[in-house]
Amino acid sequence: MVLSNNDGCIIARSDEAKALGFAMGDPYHLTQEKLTLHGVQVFSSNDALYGDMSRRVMETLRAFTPDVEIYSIDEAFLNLAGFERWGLTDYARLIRATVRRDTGIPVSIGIGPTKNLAKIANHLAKADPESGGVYKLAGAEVYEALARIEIREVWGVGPRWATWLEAQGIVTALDVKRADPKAIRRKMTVVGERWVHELNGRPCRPLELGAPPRQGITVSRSFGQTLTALDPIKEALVSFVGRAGEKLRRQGFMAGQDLVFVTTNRFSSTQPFYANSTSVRLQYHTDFTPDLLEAAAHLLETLCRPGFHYPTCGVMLLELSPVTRVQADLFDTRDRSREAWLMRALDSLNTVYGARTVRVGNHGGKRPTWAMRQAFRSPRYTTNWRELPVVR
DNA sequence: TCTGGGGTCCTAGGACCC
DNA sequence: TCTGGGGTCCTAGGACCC
Repeated sequence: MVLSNNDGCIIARSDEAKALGFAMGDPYHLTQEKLTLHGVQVFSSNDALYGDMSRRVMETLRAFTPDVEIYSIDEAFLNLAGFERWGLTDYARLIRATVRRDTGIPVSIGIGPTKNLAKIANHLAKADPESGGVYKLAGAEVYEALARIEIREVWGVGPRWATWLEAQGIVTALDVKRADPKAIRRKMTVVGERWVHELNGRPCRPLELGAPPRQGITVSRSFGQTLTALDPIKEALVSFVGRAGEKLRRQGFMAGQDLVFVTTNRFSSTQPFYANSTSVRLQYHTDFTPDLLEAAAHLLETLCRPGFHYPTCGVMLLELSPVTRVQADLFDTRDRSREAWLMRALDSLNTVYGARTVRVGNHGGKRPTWAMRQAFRSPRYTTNWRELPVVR
């Protein structure tokens, strides 16, 4: 099984772990006895490795059609219109075998006329060992297949809507297909209406080629231990803002708004839950870390109430604007080009010599008090020279 | 009995995704 | 002692514009 950041929750399970009854989101610290009993292997999350392997898989997919939408770290939608003469199922098997050969990653592929139907087909491909990892949803089979799918398993329906739908007698995906779109819309808005249409083979979710412009960049972490004093929290925030600035520049944006949030432990029985955020509109759009930092540090001071214990804080950069489209300010007297050079130097050094070699801020080299727990991390095989796999 | 018609922007809250 | 982190979309209501 794989744990969330800070070794908090269970977020991924092998089939064997699922069979033993471990659930998505179970707190790790409450399951330890059972883990030991069954000899379950546990890994801390390893974003560097997963992100790099994801990139390799996506690149492999692009060789098969130009129309690839990267939907998440482990999912993509491919437009296979025009490939029918190859036989879509055969073509999908070729894609699957190639991804396996070139990256070592096993994937399953669902084929359907809409995204929602393709997701269901994929679900069936995973569930049915006979399918060989590929399932095409077509013809009269659709009815039988949809009748086997409970709405709780369907993409786009969370626990709230599922409970409501079940109360209406809508229990399977087939019930949804037959439901009145307008009636669904009254409860589930246009999102639900589109869902009904999609299950009927009428596409409402176009393929998103080219990433849509980002709305915001967030960096937040739970600390390895609960913090009370302002200084170590600020130290953590300095580091988060530094990371947020890197993301911002890498993606070619400047931010117009800086938001900081803190929360206390919402599961605590000994102290009240306190969560708050505050934001400030920056004088100029900027990607200059010291500016982002100054604003964030000031915001933090107004947020943290004394006496509370904080396990989490974070920063969000909002009102993103592409660097090339930022409006200059007539009364801005600072030399922005020198600041840009400084950030470029910082980012290059960190690229060449490793993340956080050069940092803005004043925290030392020692392992900080807020460092994330990651007790069982696998090696970063493909992104760190010191952790390369050894063949012999 | 009767008070226009066409918009935008912002925020909070609620739902969802992996 | 310990319960993740990163996102998106939609709606209603209130305020404003000419």
